[in-house]
Amino acid sequence: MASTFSITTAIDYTNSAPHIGHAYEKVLADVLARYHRLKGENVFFLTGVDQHGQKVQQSAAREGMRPAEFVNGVTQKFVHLWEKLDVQYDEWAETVDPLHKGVVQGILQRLYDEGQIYKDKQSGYYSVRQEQFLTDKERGADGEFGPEWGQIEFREEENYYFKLNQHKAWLLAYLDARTDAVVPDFRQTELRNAVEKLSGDLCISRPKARLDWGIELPFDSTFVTYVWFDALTNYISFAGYDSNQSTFDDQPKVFKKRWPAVQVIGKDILIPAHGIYWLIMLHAIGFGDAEMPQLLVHGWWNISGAKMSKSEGNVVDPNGLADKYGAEALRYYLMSDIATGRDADFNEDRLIGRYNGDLANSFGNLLNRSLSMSWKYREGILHGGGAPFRDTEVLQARARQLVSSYAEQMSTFQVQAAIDLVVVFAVTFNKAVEDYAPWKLAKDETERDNLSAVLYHLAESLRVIAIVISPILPKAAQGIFDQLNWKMELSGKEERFRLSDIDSVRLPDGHVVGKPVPVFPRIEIK
RNA sequence: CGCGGGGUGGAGCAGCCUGGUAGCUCGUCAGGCUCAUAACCUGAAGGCCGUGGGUUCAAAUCCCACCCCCGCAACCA
Repeated sequence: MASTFSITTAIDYTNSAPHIGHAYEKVLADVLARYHRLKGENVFFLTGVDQHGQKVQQSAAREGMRPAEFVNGVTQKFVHLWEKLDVQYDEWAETVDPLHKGVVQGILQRLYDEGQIYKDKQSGYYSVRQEQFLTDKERGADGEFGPEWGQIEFREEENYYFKLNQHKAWLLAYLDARTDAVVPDFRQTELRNAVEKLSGDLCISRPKARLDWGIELPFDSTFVTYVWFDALTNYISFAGYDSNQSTFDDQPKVFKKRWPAVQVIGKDILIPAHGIYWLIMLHAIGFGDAEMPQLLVHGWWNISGAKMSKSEGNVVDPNGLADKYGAEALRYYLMSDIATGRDADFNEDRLIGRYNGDLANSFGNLLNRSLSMSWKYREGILHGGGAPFRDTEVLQARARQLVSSYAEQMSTFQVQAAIDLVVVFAVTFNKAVEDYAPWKLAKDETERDNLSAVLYHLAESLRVIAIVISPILPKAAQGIFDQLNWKMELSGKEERFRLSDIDSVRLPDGHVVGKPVPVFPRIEIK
């Protein structure tokens, strides 16, 4: 069992620039990774890019570039976006990496030696334009191949195949035994149904004459391996997997710590890629059921109810949004306005509404009014050790309650639900301000201790909010801590936040808070 | 045909697995407060939880049937 919380994302294809969906997936993984760091766990977060293949080769040719050169350019776009969005990964996967190639070839050689890979001849109708063999699925209602396939010719081609089908029974048994192999559960049902229908083996090669931008088969240099063994393998090759060791137990310690992982993927690549091919590949190279990754399948951001697609020209650019509203606003929207596993509609007005309503009005205003009153009535000094306050226990219990519910939601990947809890927490403290009415207490000298206590608990609520919101809004959380003037020695560092501190490390008596400055200035709609 | 998802007050959603006063955000209307980022708080209006059956003392929640919407070629999370 992994002693590290390990999380991966799909690696993005370096054929075109990142869109909002890429950003969503990486931010989701980043938030989950940060949450586990917040709990004090070791975390290994792997993401990266898939750089080989036909489309890249074609796009590069179109631009008059070498594939390696072309791929570098697009890769940089992804790297810069993750930097901009504060996606903090521990390892970066690039499939052109020689280390990765070595692992891929090691695995292929081993499976070949074990007789799990064989050569066969395929013949059938081939689309020259799409550069692929066509099956009956591609036939239209009239039984003919449509014009979208261009010129069709009959072709014979030799390729290598992986004996996928012989592992079908195992996969079914595995899915039956482990109910949370795939999250959400309806995706597991979908996968189970698809596995039932599985037949045939998996073509894993392309002749170099057709495709040479890939990893050469170790046992036949006239072929490269097709996407499956190339791309999927990144999850282990960049986590320290050693293809020379045939059992999981013999793997390097570092790898065993990092595996199995939670693998965040989109709903489009569950079937067949991850749910079938990947799990079977792992099984075939000796991973046991307990070493199977958990697949976390997220939904899509649609545009006005329609699927986002390049051909529709309705692709949303995360870079522009981050520039316009800030990375934190974008992260917050992507995490708060979609239920993990479901689809949602992307809407810029909702982004603004979420930001203004939750961040500016609830969190921001609470911070601002609390600090403002501390300065106005107590010269910024907190009094935590004064006379007993009647509601201390109640207010502190709220924070404990928040953390336990929050942890429950985060551990089941329900980031949106966790965020809602934090918002509700802020709302209850905004209500508390009204109930205690510090401005009234300030006018009554006999309420002196009570006013001090109220101001103290308000500052405390903000400390709590900063901690729990830090996985989603790392920068803003730092901003709140800075304004509370809290733990300056760790300023800017993630270790500044610990979930366990919530009920144990409180703001000390006599602590002086900072001056209030809006952390979330409202977005004014022009 | 088949495989999934969805149908909950004006909008967007949660709840459904583990039946028991229908909840959240936004919006609307009325009021309050003044510490605060024209922010905050209170109250109200508004839903026969797609339709029809069934199980049950009790169903948004379980079962059956039906209707409507979306996805399942490619780009692609």
